[in-house]
Amino acid sequence: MSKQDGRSRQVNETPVDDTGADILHIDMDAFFASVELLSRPDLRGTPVIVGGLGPRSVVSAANYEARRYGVNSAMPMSVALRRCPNATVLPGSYALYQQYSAQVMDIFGDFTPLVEKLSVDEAFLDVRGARRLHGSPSQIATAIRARVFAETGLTCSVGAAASKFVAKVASSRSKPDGLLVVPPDQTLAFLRPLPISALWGVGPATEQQLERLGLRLVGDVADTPYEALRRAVGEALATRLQHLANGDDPRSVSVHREEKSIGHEVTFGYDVTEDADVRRAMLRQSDDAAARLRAAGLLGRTVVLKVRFTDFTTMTKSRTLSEPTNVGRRIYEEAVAAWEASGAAGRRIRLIGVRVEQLGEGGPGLGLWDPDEDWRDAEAAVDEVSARFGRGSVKPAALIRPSSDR
DNA sequence: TCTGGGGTCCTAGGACCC
DNA sequence: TCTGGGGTCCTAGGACCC
Repeated sequence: MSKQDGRSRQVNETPVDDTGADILHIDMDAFFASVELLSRPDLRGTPVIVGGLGPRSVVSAANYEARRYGVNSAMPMSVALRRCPNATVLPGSYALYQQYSAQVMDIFGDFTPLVEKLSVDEAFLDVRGARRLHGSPSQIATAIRARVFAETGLTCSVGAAASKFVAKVASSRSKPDGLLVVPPDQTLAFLRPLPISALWGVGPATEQQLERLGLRLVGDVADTPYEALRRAVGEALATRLQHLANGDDPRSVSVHREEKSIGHEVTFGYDVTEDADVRRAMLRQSDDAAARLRAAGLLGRTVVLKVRFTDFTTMTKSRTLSEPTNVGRRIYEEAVAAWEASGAAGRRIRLIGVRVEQLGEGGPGLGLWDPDEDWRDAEAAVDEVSARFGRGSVKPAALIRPSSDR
């Protein structure tokens, strides 16, 4: 593994013709952990895990030293530490990750305006129009990797292919700190021997369904009659998988994506049975969602309450409003109504969440709304909770004064 | 071993309309 | 008297992705 040597590592063993491999997928390597190591060089070469320390925390990110012990993202921290007791656990600095994310996205933007940010640490680039200015896809990928490392000290991996899906698979197979080009005419040869779990949309459940049909490899899915596939996994997924397995992915790189929902959820450190605790969480989540709606100039029409019980079973209750809203108080009212209708009161609650869907343009928009509205929403709701459960049932922690930069 | 938080997309059933 | 089919909206639940 050539890490941090500042040189480009091309995974292809021989030079390849990258003509037509104009879609790049760029993925930062162990992003959160790598950012942490920038300020903790003393930890380089040792296992590092980013994640919470609470009883129900999970791993947000692990560097490659920790992964060697079988530590992976989304794994319960308790399991991770059993596997790798020597790991250093860091709490995570999410604002800092956002800063580095913006910095590398800016670098991508210097090579092409067609950048689709997929998440904080990965993006698709369409470099078809960049050839004259910046060279072939592999030259561009190499230049980007060098610049990202020079300017941030972080490494990334790049896949180059004729489509998004193949580029993404290629980047994952070049990790860490690599570049893999899949020439268009080698797409099928590249895809067919891969396990079905490499297909976008195949997780544990679908993998089982497909294995029941005797399918193990991407090539098997490509060769299976559509009807058999449809019966196993449903119409939409069958169609998508068959196309992907044949290297057929017409989705273009899209710079702008519309938000479809905004929400917040929390898993309590310990199960909660007190109604006031649940309402406090719903209140904060409603206000936070409303503030984000207003900041984005959006209104929402459906409020969804999510409740997870101690046994991990999960319930959702949704209510559609006659008039869309971006007011925390209004969202909270619906969440409470859903809560009261749910019959969940008194049970052991593990998680509570409030989400707003069916978003549309509207509302006062940025700059026109009164930031103190959050505060009034909160006060009114707290009064209501106090009236029902007695003064003092609402702890000051519920009263989060809205900050101007939300 | 015991499961985060941010999301997206799909399915299926029932209501309602034409 | 009994019954079609398509479209849209709403709700609940689940799979999946990072």
